[in-house]
Amino acid sequence: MQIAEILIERKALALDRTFSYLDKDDAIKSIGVRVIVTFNNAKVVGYVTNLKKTNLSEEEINKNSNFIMKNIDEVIDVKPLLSEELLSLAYEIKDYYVSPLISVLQAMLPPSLKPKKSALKKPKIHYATYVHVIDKSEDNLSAKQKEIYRLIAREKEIKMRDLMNHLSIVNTLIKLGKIEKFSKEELRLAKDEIFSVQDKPHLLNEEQKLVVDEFLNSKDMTYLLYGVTGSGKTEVYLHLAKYYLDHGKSVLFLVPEISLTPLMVSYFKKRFAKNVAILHSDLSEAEKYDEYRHIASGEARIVVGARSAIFAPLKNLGLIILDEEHVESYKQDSLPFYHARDVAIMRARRNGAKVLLGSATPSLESFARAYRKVYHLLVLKHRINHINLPKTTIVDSSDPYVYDHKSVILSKVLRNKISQTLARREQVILLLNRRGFASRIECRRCGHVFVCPNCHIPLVYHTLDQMLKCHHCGYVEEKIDYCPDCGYDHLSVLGFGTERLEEEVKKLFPNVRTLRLDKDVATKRGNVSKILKEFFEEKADILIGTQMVAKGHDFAKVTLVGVINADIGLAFSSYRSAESCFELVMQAIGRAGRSKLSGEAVIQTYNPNHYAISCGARQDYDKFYVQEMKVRKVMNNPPFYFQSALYIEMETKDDLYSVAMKLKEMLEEELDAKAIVTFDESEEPLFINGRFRVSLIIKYKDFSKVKPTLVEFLEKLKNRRKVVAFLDVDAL
DNA sequence: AGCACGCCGACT
DNA sequence: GTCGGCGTGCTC
Repeated sequence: MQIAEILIERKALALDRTFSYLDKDDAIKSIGVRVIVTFNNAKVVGYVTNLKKTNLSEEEINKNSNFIMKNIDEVIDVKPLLSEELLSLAYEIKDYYVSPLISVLQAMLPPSLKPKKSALKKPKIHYATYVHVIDKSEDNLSAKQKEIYRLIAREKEIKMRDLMNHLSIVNTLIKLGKIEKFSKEELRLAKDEIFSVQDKPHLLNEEQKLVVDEFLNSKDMTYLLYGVTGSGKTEVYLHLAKYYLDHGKSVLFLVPEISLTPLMVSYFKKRFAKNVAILHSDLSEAEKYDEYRHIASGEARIVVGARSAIFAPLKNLGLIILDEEHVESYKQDSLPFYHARDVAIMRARRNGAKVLLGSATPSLESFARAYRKVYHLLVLKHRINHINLPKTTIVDSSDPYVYDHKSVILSKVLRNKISQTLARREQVILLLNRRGFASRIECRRCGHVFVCPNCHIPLVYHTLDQMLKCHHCGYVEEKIDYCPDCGYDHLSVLGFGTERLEEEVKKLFPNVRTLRLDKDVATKRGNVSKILKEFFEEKADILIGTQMVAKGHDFAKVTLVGVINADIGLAFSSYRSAESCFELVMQAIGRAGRSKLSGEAVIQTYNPNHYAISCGARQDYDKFYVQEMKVRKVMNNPPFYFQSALYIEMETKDDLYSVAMKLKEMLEEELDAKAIVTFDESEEPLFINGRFRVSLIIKYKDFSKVKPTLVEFLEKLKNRRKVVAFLDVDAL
């Protein structure tokens, strides 16, 4: 008999401890496996963290404790789910992010292996039937039979599926006892759209060579590769990956949104073939499961994936690359709120590996760290082959003369340039960072605006399904043609999104072939890479989309990029709004003129003089950095202060503000000037998973000084009803 | 996080 | 006299 310490699947801080269960007949073979247990009258999945053998009887055990220990119901796994390295990493993450351990374990594992009830309908291991030789003698075989027999002998084993043309001969050979069938596990590995990319390594130019050498010859752990758009960061990554693989190490390569970079995947697949495993959200659960086993088995030694791939079970990790290091999606926006960059550094430290962060627009936090030599800075200043950066025109949208009666969306300048580009048979990307058709619908008589009942922000009209949608919480309602307040049947359709832009482009350029790429068309699996591939193969002239079109693509024929509303991000109240706006403009412009053809960009904006726009248009990161750092300094924002958020959630918003206010005061008192706590009462609460959320922002210089107070504070709140509080360490 | 129990108001 | 709302205790 043994006693198992078990973590319960519920991710609440109140349950962030183990519960003891009996394993009467020693069914659990090892820690790190999942079990089903009865917990407070419910069947739940648990994760075994500890096992101890005992000679005591059940009665004796129960006599010695103040509760009746239950027996486990079922054991799910045979082998532990996590390696020792990943398990100890889980404890480090739990500790740093003040999160329930079970939430970390759930974040680390692919859907079908997660320790939670909903994961149990896991995909089965897939078996294929093979044949192999069992009788070494070829006696009594006809020539035809010998031919097949020798083929099988030569190949050692062949899939039955591949022998279908010779089925009767194979069956005869089986009957004769020469060969036999057997089953073998088969991986359903993802088949991506493979782009026709060159598979031979390019020669590195001088600058790239220097960067590679400096990386390999330095002793530092974390590096920031700051390379302008089109400077050939990818080739540097590929060279370094090869170097590490050749030296017996494995490589982890993270990209923000892998479905947006099928081209990158193609490069890696072509160059490293079966050594590559791909992990991302667009895979089916069966595919994820198989890719995961492919990595765990040690066959795949290089993993390309999005945020959660940072937990890929690679052994002998030598190099972790984070491409587009600045992108916010590296931060998980739910428990345990980890940032892949920081987890990468934790993992590298455990493995003696190196981390390479790459970006054309590094986050200010990372650049500041590089500046202070916390990260080792590497620079690529020039575009490959010294192609010029695109010539950029800023259009002031507040000037009525830039538009005419033909369009209120596309300025005259942009329209002319589109015509010229199309005439040269080159391609155009248009970026409009808002989905849907119209951004609000308003009654012409009483001014009623259709808003989300939860979030109180205007609902966006989508023509595709004739629905009004909240882009915040996902609420939808059917579009009606009259005002629900006054009954008037003339409604104004105001503002515009990508759907409307596409319609307008088709109207203005009747024969043009357009493609649209935004979250709405990306819902179908595989759609994104299909659209990108079509555009890559020049089956369309204009690609219209949200920020998705600005992310690291490399289309040789694109020579014009238009940003329709560059300032949309500036309105957000995040401390990163200027930075996001700058990044968007920089990255968008960087899509133009990446080959021999020179590029151009048009930026339409209501804030032509804002430094985020003007620096972005001039591709001047350094100037932006200096300006923005001044703002961050006076606002006490990162990187001058660290900040975390304490989220406070309630089911109704009635006394949410007063509760938040009270908690703010309590927290302030307990922190005793070790941190600044702010609460923005003008902010509308967010509606997330059926609860309303506000956040207290906590700014501090030294996390280790404030963390004990925060942990204690959460401890006090964890058994409160009605109010749910949790911490987002290093909140963005 | 979520089950069960217990207390109160509203109904047949 | 009973159904069912939600506040509270507690989970091996």
